[in-house]
Amino acid sequence: MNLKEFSHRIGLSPTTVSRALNGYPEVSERTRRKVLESAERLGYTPNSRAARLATGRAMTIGHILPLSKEHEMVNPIFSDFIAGAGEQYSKTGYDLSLSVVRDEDEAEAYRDLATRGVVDGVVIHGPKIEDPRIRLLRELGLPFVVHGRSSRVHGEYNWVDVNNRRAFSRATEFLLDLGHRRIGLINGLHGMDFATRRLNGYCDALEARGITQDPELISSGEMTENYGFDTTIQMLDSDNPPTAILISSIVPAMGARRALHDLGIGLGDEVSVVIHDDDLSYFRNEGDVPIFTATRSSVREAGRLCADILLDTIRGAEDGRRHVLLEADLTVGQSTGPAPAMRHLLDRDRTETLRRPQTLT
Amino acid sequence: MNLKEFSHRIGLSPTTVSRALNGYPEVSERTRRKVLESAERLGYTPNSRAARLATGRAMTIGHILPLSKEHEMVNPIFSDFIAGAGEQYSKTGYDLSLSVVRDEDEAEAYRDLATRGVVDGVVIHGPKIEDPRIRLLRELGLPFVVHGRSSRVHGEYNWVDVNNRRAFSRATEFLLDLGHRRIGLINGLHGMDFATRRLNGYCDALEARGITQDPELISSGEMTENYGFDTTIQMLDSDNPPTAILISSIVPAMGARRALHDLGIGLGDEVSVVIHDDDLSYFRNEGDVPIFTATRSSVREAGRLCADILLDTIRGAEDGRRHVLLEADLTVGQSTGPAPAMRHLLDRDRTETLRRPQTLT
DNA sequence: CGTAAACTTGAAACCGCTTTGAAAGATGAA
DNA sequence: TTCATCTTTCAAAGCGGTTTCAAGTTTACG
Repeated sequence: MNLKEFSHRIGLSPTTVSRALNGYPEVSERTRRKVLESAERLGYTPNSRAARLATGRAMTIGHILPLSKEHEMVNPIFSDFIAGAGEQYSKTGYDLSLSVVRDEDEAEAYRDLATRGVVDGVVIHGPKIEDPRIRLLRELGLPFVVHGRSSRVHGEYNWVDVNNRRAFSRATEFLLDLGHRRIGLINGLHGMDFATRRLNGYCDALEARGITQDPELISSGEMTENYGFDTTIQMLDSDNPPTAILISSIVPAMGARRALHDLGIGLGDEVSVVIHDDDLSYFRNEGDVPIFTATRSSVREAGRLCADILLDTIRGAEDGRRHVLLEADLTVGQSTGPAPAMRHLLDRDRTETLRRPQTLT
Repeated sequence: MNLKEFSHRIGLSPTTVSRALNGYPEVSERTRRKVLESAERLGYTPNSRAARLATGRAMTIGHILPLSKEHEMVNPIFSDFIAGAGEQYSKTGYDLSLSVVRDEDEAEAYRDLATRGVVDGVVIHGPKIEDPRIRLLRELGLPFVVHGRSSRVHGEYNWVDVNNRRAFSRATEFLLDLGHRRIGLINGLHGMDFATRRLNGYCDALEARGITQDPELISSGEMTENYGFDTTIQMLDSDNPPTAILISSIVPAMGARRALHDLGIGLGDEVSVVIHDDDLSYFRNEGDVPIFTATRSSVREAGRLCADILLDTIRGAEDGRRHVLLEADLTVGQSTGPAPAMRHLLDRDRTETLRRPQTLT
């Protein structure tokens, strides 16, 4: 049933019905009640396609899910983020449009969404350093919010980010305080803004203690379980292996755990691990004492915040740009402990000679 | 720029332009080329909102992502499925609309999508036994495809499913052939159709060898890492623990691996594990010899197939219902081995007495 | 009671595209 | 050349809402 028929049936004009249904004040309470009740009874729901054309609003937020070229992989945090954002959209009557595109087609996809007018705003996922999407969206005049930030981009824009630098310097300090001196970093893909900030935090902390970073202890890659495994094996298999490792996500941490197990190295005693925990719903790092010592920040909450900010912007909230910086506090779990007195794990002879610098520092 | 202005500028009527752009045959090649070229040059793109109203087609497929009541969890296979389906949508010019709703609001959400006319069809995720959504969508007259199947639902409908029963009976047989007699099953949530079929397959195989199932060895739950951990501990901590475990997904398998490690039980020698592997992009069970012995079926491929079937249906493909049953073949990995001669893992005395029945069978 | 102000309601234009039905132009047979 | 046929193009009527502007009703108050 369409508006014309419905309004005719209940003896009112389309105008009045539309107003009643959309909560305009120019309609008396009595009439509104009558309309609402009749709509319910006769099963009338306005056609969104028509409403969208008439209002010029798409009532839809776009998310673009790029498939990484390398592994055609979907970011494992994506679904939790979407869950958070989606909740907010539902509450406010917005729909969520998801476009799955290959990495290289991403810019085109944004342009397309904008010109076709199917979204009122978009969320930028996984920003890189100096991310070109920000400029593009500004040009297109499409409201947006970034989940993360983009270094070296000038001007204000909406974003929600974790204080990655602080989190990782904090985690590194924690390990240093435990006596660790060789600390590995299993980080996200090179060029990703968050990975850079985490690296910076890690370097900050090392530098503050006068420790020079070792390229062999720093690795970047797509955060799969296998990546965590391979990198851990590789690091521990070196001449001068780390006694502690920082891992950017719980997914590669699963691989790291497997690697330690395979090598017969004790997690938390022989090698310590600190992860960044996005609080994924199917990977809760919990318990009386969590499995992993972790800097935690719920990516789902980030999704909620992004949605709120973007909707505010779209609905023409006052000022302009807004942003949120979430702090990720460190929770101590079972995966960390004092640095073994430089007992070398794979090559016991060699380590004896290494003990001295360790105790001296 | 809108159609009116664009067509005016290039000296043609809106009708002709629309036809040229939409590939109708009533327009000469020369004109079409001219239109396409001008559109490119002047940057004209038709407004989808208007096109959708005019054609009555939403050019959008709906997916509803329910948040489980228990843990407000997102199904970990969801993002890979979406990636597969989304690829197909992009290719055919369809959009994907994602609604995040609480479990209990799901029916309402389908109804809403249908009456508002924002989608041309929907995908049903995670069907339960006798799933009410199928009936609902039939009533609403909204085309749909089920990822999975629903037992005890009459009549034909579109679906794409894995042969879960066969996969799990096959996996169970494999373990039986290795001499295992006490085989645990860490399954999906009770009531889920796939979980039921897997249970049936498992029971079939046991029964065929005259082994009675033990309720203590069968568990159902939401497939989180922690669920896998807890259940494994619980099973192995019993008087009569299993020597092998079947696990419905790689996510709880991570937890099972952790449990085995914590208990100091060797995976593949002391306890064998077979998983069902959905081939998630961030959890590749690969290598020369895969980590886990597994029945594998790509959920991403299932997403592609679902999309294809649904789009065919929507575009009024001939006959009617279509379905695909995917076989999941068993790949032997490192996580399985011959049953230990009933060496009890936690209670060595007790097991000695158990050895006999084992060798007799 | 009369009139201004405040409420309610409605007619019609509009959103930007698709599509029907008709006309104009091109082609070809008679 | 004429008329029939085919091809190409167009004017106008939708699609189903929203919103402007005007008109009809009440209410308020002198």
